[in-house]
Order: sequence, then structure tokens, then C-alpha cells
Amino acid sequence: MNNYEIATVIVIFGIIDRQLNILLVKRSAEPQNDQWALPGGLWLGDKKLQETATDKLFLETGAKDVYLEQLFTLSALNDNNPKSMAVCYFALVDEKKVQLREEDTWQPKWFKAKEISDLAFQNNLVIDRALQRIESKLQYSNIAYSLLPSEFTMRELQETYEAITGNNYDRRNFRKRMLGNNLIQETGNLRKTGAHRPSSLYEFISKEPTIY
Amino acid sequence: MNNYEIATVIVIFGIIDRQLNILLVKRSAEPQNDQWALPGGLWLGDKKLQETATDKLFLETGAKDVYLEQLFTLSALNDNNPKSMAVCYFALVDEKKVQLREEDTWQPKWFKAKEISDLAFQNNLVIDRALQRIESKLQYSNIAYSLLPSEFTMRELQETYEAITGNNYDRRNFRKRMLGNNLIQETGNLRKTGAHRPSSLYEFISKEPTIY
DNA sequence: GAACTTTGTGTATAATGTACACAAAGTATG
DNA sequence: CATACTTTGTGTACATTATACACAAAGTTC
Repeated sequence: MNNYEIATVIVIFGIIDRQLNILLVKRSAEPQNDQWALPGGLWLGDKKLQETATDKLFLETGAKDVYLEQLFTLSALNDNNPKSMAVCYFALVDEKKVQLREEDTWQPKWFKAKEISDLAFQNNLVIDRALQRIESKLQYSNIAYSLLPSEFTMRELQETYEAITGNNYDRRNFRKRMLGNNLIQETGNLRKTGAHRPSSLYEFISKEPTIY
Repeated sequence: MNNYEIATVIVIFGIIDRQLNILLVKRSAEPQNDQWALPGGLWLGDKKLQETATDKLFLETGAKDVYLEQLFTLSALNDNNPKSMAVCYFALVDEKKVQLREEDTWQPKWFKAKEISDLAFQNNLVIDRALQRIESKLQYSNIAYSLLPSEFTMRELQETYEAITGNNYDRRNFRKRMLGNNLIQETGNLRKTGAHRPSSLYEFISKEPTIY
């Protein structure tokens, strides 16, 4: 009678071609066989919740030490079982470092965040909340460190912000805002690419997740 | 072997004598018998999580239709059981409307938020997060509606804000800020108390929780 | 009606955010 | 090797928002 079904679910964000993407996996089991869904897995109580999510994230992407934050917890995720619940997370990974898991029976794939629709298990609700959260946290925290390499140009940083918010920022004001936040600093290194002035490289001063 | 232990825990806020208070109950069962703790109860899976919290809130305070928001979910709340977890909420109630539950074996009591310390079960962590959340939401949402009667003076509103943030605001600027937010409006009614100009009464335009 | 107390309003200044133009440092080309 | 070209880096004027602050208004009390 004690058939609790507790899952962790992760919205994994990455930026590809200046667009915000979310990693989905194709389910290879009933119910909802052959449908795309957010990655997740059952919590067995053998470790802490957050570790379950961290491990799952690593399994799917190979990413470690990235930003992972709890979103919220839903009950009755699975319509068929009122004793089911899902603890939902979102994570930010540098897509260029990611090595997706590839198996015949289990396909992960990136989808543009704006083009995802009609997933099962309230997955759309989870994604909506994740999108809201990432956008608001971007304004006052350092979470973008997790989407970028350790050194990056101001332009790359701006494109990351623009991909998430959907806005276009003035290049000069964006720079002022970022440097005024005391979240990033110059590394002193330059990157020379193409026929133009080389760009300074920047890094996040801290890569500790800022607890709000 | 399936000994999951899933609890909901609620940080219930009220304002008494211009100070932010939190409702604690004295445990009447082991473990931690006779210690003050946040109210909560087991989730049996017979209803949705939020309803479990709503029901518990009503049981303790008689409050209905008040602001209730999920904070986060903790695992290993109970050190003795790794399969235990707690889904934590916070609620805002108008203390003047509250009717505390009174039983010999179960004592609820208001404590000043600033004076609470050394509770069991990670309760202090939960309270810290609740305090952060209420303060930040206060800035851009209408959640204060739940702490005040339906009609209130500008001064009462200000005292509510000051109790939560610990700041003192300029009376004139506070008024401008509030009216500029389009969250409250004049009701047209006046309240005459004491030997001075009567005060206009205000109400929240919407009492729907603003989803962030 | 004079004194008193709290509410209600306006204005000057500081701080912040936004719009916008030109110089600097490279590469590519003839 | 000078010129064109492209992207980076910086400053300044303006608008908007936030802050500091003083006086009139509307009641009650004596």
C-alpha cells in the first residue's frame, strides 16, 4: 500500500547558436512511450535529493560542478498515481562541453526552448517555471557562469543574456552594467580573431552559486 | 522496506505589535518531545501537496484564502530516516483574525521572527529561506494583502512593510511608491480615530497571488 | 477658537538607466 | 606599407527614478 513514487526532474539549459535550448529525452517505457520528456528518475531515498539530480545531470550530459537549483515540487505528476510527486530542478550547462548520452533505447536531444510544446506529465509547467526563474536570476546573480567557458568575451556574455531574455541590449550599456555588478572581471588575456581589434577576456569573480 | 516519510512544513507569518512573528508548536511526540518546531504533518498521498499545507494551516489558525507559497523541498529532514523529506511552505495571515488551536497536548504560540533560534529538524534553515523570500516578494508583489484586513490605512501598510524588512521608510515616499505600483487603491472610506485628520482607507486591487 | 496631532501633497536634488558617436587595435587588400 | 574594414573600448547628454525634506489640511480636545 505504500506505493510512493518520488521522482526528480531536471530542466537542463544550454545555449546553441545564440538560442536557449532544453535537453529532452525520448521515453523508452510506458506510459508515454516514444514521447519526448524532461530527463528525470526515481528517488530511492539512498542519497539526498539534490545528489539524485546532480547524478542524473552528469549521466545525461557529463557535466559536473554546474549550476543546479531546485524549482519546486509537484504532486500527482503521474495522473495514475496520486502518491506520485516530482521534485523539479533546473541546470545550466556549457553546451560545448557536453557529451550527450547515446544509446539505442534512450535518445537525448536539444530543443529550442521556444519551440517545445505539449509534453506529458506537466512538463510544460515545469519548463515555464524554469524559464521564469532563469530569467529573473540572471538579473542579479552570477548563474551565467555555468553556461559559458571560464574565459569569455563581453560579446559572448551579452549573447548569452540575449538568448535567455530574448532582448537586445545596447553593447555599451551592457558592458557598463556587467562591470558595475562586480560579478565579472578582466583576466588580462586577449583573444585575437579576425580582422579587428582583439577582445579582452573576462571571468566570473566567483563561481559559487549565489544563494538568494 | 518502503518507509518513505514525507511531511509538509509551514512557516506561518503574522504581525503582532509591529513585529514579524512566526507560529511554532510544541511537539508532543518523540523525537524532540517538548521542543518548539514549525507546524507540519505527514503527506499521505490522499490529496495534493498544497492542499495538505492549506489544511494544516487552517487547522492551526483557522485562516482560509490566505497567501501560501511553496518554498522548497528538503530531504533527510529527519536524521534517522534518509527516506524522509519535507516540502516547505510559507503563509501570511492577519494575526487579528487568527484563532489558534488550543489543546493540552499541542500548544501553538507566536514567536518574534528575530528571536527564534536552535530549532530541530533544520527548521532554522527553513525559516531563513522563508524570511528571504517574503522580503524579496514584498518588493514587487501584492502578498501583503494577506497580512492586513481588507481595508487599511497607509500607515498600517507601511508598518507592515517595516515589520518585515526592518527598515524605516519616509512616509511621503512610501505612499508614492505604493500608489505607483498599482497594487492598492483608495476605497473612498475614511477612518476617524483620535484628534487628527481622518485617514483614507485603501484596499489591494487584486488579492490573487501574483505568480512570479 | 486655539492648540494639538496625524494625514495628505509638492518640489528640489541625487542616483540611476538609456540613447547615442567616435577613437583604438587589429587583419586584409592593393 | 598605406588604406579600407571590422569589431572592441570609452564618454557624455538626457530621461527616468529614487531620495530628502516642509508645509497645508482636517479632524478632536480643551
